[in-house]
Amino acid sequence: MHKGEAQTYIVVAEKPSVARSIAKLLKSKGVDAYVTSVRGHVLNADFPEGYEWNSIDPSKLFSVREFRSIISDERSYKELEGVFKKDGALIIATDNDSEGELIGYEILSIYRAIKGNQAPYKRMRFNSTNPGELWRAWNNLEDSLNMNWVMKAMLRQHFDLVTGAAFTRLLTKETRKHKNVRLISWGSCQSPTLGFIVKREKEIMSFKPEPFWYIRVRFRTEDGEEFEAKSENMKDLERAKALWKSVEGQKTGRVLSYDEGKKTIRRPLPLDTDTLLKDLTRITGVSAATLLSVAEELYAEGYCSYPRTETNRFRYDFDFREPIEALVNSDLSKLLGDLNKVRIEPLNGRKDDGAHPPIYPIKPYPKDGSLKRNVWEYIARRFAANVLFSDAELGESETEIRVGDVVVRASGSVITQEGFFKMFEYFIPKETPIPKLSPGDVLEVVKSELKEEKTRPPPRLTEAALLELMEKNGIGTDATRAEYPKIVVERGYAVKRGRSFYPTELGMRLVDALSGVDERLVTPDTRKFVEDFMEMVNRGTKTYDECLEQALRVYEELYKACEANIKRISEALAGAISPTKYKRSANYDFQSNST
DNA sequence: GCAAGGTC
Repeated sequence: MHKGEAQTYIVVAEKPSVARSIAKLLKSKGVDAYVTSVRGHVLNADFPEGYEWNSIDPSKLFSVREFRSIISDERSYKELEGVFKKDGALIIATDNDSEGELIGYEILSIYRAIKGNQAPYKRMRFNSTNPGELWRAWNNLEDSLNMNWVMKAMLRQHFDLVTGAAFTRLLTKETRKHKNVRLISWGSCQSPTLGFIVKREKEIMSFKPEPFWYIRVRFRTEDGEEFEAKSENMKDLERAKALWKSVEGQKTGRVLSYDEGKKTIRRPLPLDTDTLLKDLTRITGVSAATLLSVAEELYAEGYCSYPRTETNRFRYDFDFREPIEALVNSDLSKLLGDLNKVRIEPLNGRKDDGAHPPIYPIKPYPKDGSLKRNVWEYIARRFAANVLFSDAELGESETEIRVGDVVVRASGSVITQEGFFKMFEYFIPKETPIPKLSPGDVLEVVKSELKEEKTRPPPRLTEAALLELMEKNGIGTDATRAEYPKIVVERGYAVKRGRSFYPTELGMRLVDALSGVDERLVTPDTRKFVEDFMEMVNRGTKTYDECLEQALRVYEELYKACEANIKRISEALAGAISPTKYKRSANYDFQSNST
């Protein structure tokens, strides 16, 4: 084909980076196509006219079955309109997951509004952006979108919108009758996130510390090495005292057993988003939401690969040259050793989201002490540790020693093979050496004592712990999960002090009120509930219409139960609101530690 | 102004 002539294909990807990969591939194969992309969703669902905040009672939202499409990304929409005025058949090249399918459907609807309802299109379905995979997909274009996937994602969209808006409007409007408040919200992800924080706080509040006792002995070997050993914990003070009597004043102990073993610590797996956020929030103390946006900047500027991925394995055809070169050209290169002697052998995990590879470095980021550098360095070190380093090894030892009538135990652990810790210097286990002993050895007692301690409540949730809970309970996705801890802080339901989350009075009362109506409103059950329906739509065992109907009927009942108690609930919520609290916006990452 | 999901 010649320049200026009509082009045959218009390929639309989900994001610019994928469009670039496809364009490069097609060009190399001599295929003439116009390749462009949107940036995620272009359209969003909203209620039809007449269902605005002040137009109707929120309960009416449960009977909405026809939703309005609104443009959520004006720029992408306009670009598509322009592109679709050209000649050429549409190829939908969005990600291979149900949200990608829905985005594809949005693209198709814009296309057909311009080209007519019968305008031809194809679906290009690929599981990675490697040239080989893209070429395979290009030669196996599918005739249509997977409508089960589209409807599955749409069910999620509509259920979350109706329930979220209904409860949020009810709670906000009713509380405003007592106090001026910006927003009191409920949602299938944010509410269980807050639920986790409140649940932990209640465990701490109701925790009754119980005393326990143990005997601690400090020994010295013939070589003059000292170490400590402890008896089991005892809840019974009388028993502890009796045993202590047999130990008190003893000058020696006798070694009953001494065993050594080895423990392998596997090198880290290829990096997915959840792991990146959990680890970095522990390393830096910065919020997951901020960290993800920093990772996105690194990606946008070409320092690392796409940072939103659930994949923790490298495909067989992954090209390791680029990331390794990034390492070689960086200040980390001195840790690499002689690369000619190193095997390229990643330790793979089992997850593959079918759209993106694990996160890896692409080019060096300068050592400037910034947060961005910390994030890049973590990505780079993790990649190197996974691909170029060996497992580490701990030497572990255990001994039992008799003193009087008591057996005390000590265990030691030392790093015997540094392995990947040379590169990945995070979370290195503490070494607790104990001397080498033999059964029958007699040890000098340097000091012995009967100690009292109290059981301690569980700690408050850190962001890493919260993300872990969300992940385990199916709250949010890898791309959205970081948002919810941020939301519960911004809405005034919780505060982050140091690295821990504390519910506010409002947060506590909100969870109390909702769980008083039904536990499902503050547990992961809502998410599970809607996802079971989504799965039915996916499999085709039930239609979208049936599922939306049934799911909303259940939540309409919960809404009514909430409404029946709304006077008491709204008074309780209003009672927790002090006007000043809402003036300052909670700055998530720079909370003072001193309140 | 509401949710959660994409992505910038």
